[in-house]
Amino acid sequence: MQNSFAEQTQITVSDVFSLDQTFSCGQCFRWERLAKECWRGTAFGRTLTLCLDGDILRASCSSEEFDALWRSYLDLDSDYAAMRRCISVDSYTARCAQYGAGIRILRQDPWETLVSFILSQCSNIPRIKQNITRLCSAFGEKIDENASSFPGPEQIAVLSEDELDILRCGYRAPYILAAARAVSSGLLDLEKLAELETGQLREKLLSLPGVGIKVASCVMLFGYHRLDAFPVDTWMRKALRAHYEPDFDPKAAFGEYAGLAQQYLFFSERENSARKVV
DNA sequence: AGCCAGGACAAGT
DNA sequence: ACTTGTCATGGC
Repeated sequence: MQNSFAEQTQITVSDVFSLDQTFSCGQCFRWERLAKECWRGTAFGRTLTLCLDGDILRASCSSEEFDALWRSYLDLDSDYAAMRRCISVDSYTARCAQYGAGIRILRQDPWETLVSFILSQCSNIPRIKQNITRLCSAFGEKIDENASSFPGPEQIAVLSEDELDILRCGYRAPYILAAARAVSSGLLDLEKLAELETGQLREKLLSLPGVGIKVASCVMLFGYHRLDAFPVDTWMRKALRAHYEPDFDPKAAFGEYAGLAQQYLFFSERENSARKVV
């Protein structure tokens, strides 16, 4: 399969790394599993195939593109072993961190992250993926046979609510439109938000209709790489209820990498609800 | 078949 | 400050 790549780059990764864990831990919606540790996905208007064999990562792109785009996207240069030590403040978190040690917090595009998690509210991952696939194929730019780019705010801002009916995203459609119009009009500059301190960033995101504390936290964590953001959803409530005292304050306990702890707990909770492992 | 989902929001206590 | 009903759709 590797030989069919027009271009290919090979990287040796340090520390534990897993494409399966990274792409199936609920942070992203546009990657599909081709085989064990082999995934194809779309981001930044480009498609990429990644295969991991031991500590050798093969990517279907030039080394220039990999260094310019994907190395950062995959967050390959952060010291996750050190971060895991910081958040392993109790035996349960330590176990989850070890179990999900191959997870990386992707550095995703803020706009795509914002729209994706607006769509995520009161939904489930298969349907979120379906909504996003429809959004991209209807309004994005065609990249190849079976992939389209994620449509930018200006491409969505000109649409009517009726035109978004094909997404089948229900009451979330006006939220998507409002976000697109806020960004494309310049009212909200997503690039500038990256410079804001966490509290101000949160306020800006919360100012959008359809964005509450949970969605804002996901956008901060996955779109702005604010590793202290700690999204609490139904899965997290369940995990916290099962393993911690009612007054447990995760942000205080886990500190600056609370969001990473959240991903480990979320991943374990979801994996184990399907199949008892930890 | 029916419950509820990686919620948000307004309206009611 | 908490609780509740509602929103549109579909996965399981």
